[in-house]
Amino acid sequence: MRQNPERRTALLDAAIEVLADQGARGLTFRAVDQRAAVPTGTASNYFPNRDALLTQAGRRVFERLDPGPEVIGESLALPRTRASVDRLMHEMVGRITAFPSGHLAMLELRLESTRRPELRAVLTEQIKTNLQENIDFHLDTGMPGDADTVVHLYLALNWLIIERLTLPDLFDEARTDALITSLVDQLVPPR
Amino acid sequence: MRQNPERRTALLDAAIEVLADQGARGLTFRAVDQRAAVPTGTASNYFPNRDALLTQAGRRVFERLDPGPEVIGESLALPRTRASVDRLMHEMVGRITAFPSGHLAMLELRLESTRRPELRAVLTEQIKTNLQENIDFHLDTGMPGDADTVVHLYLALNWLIIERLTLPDLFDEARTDALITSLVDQLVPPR
DNA sequence: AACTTACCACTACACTCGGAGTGGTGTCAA
DNA sequence: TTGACACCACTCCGAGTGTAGTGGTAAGTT
Repeated sequence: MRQNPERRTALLDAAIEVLADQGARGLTFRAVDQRAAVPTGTASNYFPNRDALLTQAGRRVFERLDPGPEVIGESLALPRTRASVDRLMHEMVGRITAFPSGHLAMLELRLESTRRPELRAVLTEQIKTNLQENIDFHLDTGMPGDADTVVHLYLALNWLIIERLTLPDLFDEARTDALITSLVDQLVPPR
Repeated sequence: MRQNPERRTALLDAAIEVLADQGARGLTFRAVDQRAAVPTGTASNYFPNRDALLTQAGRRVFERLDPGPEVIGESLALPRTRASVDRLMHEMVGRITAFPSGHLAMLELRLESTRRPELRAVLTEQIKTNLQENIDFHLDTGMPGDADTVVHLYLALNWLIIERLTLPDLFDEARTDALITSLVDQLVPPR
């Protein structure tokens, strides 16, 4: 078992790309090696089996999807209004669609977790935490709306992102933006 | 190319099951044969290649997800109130989660369509039509809310279903029901 | 009633490909 | 010198494809 951490994360990032464009079944050691431009057999040396590769890739996606401190900072500077929420939601959707392989890989992992209880446990845990953090952030900063508001936004926006990533011709970009705004209008109280 | 229609749809239904539990990459002629409990090679005789199998499976999912006339009939009998919408949405989510392989297969197909333009075209078309039908139905029957309302519900409920199907421990059944109701309350005007 | 035709279920097989796993060699640094 | 790692090579195996071939059956034909 090799330990070089940069190489390890490089392999995980490659795994995410592979997940996104070949699907969970396409995630093989070979494919990861190739994607990471690393000699055949390397991934074998870093991960004992596919399961480990899968779950570690799952964690890695979350690391990369995490908004940086600068985004947090900006949010704190905004007034506590619905307009700010609107802006934050646009920012979030933009950030996620800018890293499509991350979200697509997540979806693949979700589907794969249907068959792998261990993976499901990891994902459930991560997403539960993530959602709770969002709720806490929202409430702590005093943005308008309650915990349910955040969950409602989470639900609708996630599917909107899926729609954009998988069937881009259904809603074009302008429509997507309009939908985000109208959703926020409906779901978030004015102040 | 064989033509027996019952056998053909039996194969397609088997394909849906395979999609749901092995993923798009797992959809092979062999797997379909096995699932349909039919001799090896049969699927090969009915579909020229995987692409055809995939797109026809996509159409088949829609056929099976279509609410029967009795559901339509019941809807028409309801008063035009938010409470009725609430009831309809519960019914819909229930109907879809009762056929999990259908929805999971759809998701797999969506992901697969990332790599297959032809499949993407088919899905986009189907879903666009489906959504439009829902909007028309909603408006024609005079239920409260406009076209955007329907789209909003579509977005949020779809993700809620995904959540139920892939990570059932995140929101339990009671929470899911509560979320449907609170979403309807937010998104649909009172009358 | 015998014959022909056409379709289909089912079987078998040859061939390819991709992947797993592992042992071995080279290289660099402590 | 030793240990950790990069890199390479080789073998084994299973899964999948496509298709040719066999047998059965039902419907039409004379």
